Amino acid sequence: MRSKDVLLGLLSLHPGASGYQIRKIVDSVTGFFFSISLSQIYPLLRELSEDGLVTYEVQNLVGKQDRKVYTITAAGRAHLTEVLSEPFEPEYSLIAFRDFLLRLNLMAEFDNNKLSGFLEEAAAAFRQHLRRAQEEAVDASREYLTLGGRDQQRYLALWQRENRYLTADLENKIRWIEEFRLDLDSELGE
Amino acid sequence: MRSKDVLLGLLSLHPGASGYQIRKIVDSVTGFFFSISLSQIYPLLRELSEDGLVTYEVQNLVGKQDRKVYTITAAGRAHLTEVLSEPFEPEYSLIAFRDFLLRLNLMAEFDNNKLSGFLEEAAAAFRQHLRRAQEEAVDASREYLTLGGRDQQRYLALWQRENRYLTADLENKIRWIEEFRLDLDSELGE
DNA sequence: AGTTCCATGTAATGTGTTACATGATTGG
DNA sequence: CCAATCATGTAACACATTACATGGAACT
Repeated sequence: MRSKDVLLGLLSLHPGASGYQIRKIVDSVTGFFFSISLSQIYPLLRELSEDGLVTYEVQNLVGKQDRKVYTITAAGRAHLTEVLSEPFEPEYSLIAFRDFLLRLNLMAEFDNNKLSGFLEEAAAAFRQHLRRAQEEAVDASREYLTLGGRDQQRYLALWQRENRYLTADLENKIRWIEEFRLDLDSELGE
Repeated sequence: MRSKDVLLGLLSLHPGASGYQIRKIVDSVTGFFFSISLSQIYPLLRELSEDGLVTYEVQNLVGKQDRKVYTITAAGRAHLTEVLSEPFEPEYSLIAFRDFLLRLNLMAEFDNNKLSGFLEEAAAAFRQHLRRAQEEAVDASREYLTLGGRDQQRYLALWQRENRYLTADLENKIRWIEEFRLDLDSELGE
């Protein structure tokens, strides 16, 4: 997900926020898996308004500098829905889960049905990652030894240990997603 | 860790590799937590040789295009050791663990003592992350409701569920690091 | 005959960080 | 009085991706 779309999503959840406020929200709420600096926020907000996805209003605060507060437009909402409805096809990477969490975070407005679909899609993607990690665990050991290199045994032992973590981690992720999916209706009312 | 230093580390583990071969190694071995494209590799290798950290030799292969094979120099080894010995101070972020895995992967040449020190340092860092995540779980719920915004309850439920995952995940990571540290001597001989 | 692999690189573009620039208000 | 917070923005730099460019060998 592009930062621009994330900002749009945050504005959808927090209408009437300024650039400065957006950063505060990011720092306190999504900071662990998504961060952005002010010098990136301001140009992106300008672009969003140029694209007609948001509008802004200048607030003249007494004794303070003017503040621009942004609101998502109908076009913005349509665009956001489109982006969040795109198929979730994460590349084979540790940070794929970061994208998943970020996207899920912005989907609060979606109904449980759509949320469930997204979770199912994500679980499928990570199951595929798991299969690949397991395959690589088998043949990369062989492969590595043929490539040669210093400290082969040590490196291989390290790599295998890391790989065992990564597969267990993927299993955890998949389990979490599936459990969340089952708990959706009881935890997120209606 | 900068990509340039990662390449240096990979050349240390795989002496006599070419740019193309480096990519193959990255794809098959570190791909899940570190990836790099060829158009980034070639300029970086040139820089490394300009810095005197690696040397290269041109191999004239019959019927094939020349191949440049790179070898780390003494200066390169010194630099690598320096970089890998720097204190591990990851920022509060989901991808901090990626940096940890990457660095650990390149430390195969270090002895168990140094490895153990690094693992301890990393565990401490992630324990700090865990404390912070737990604190935020408590007061971000409050804070969020004051910020206002649409679909508050839904968003909050989502956020809390994600936060529970993140803290459990950090606990897993810390446990894995500590277990690995205990198993070091039995698993990575001498 | 066409695609993939080997092998090297440059150019253009996109994205993100750090530094710079300004200025009032609030709290210690 | 000094630091932090609020508030907006630009400029320079660093880093990464995608597209472009070339060409032989091997496989299908």
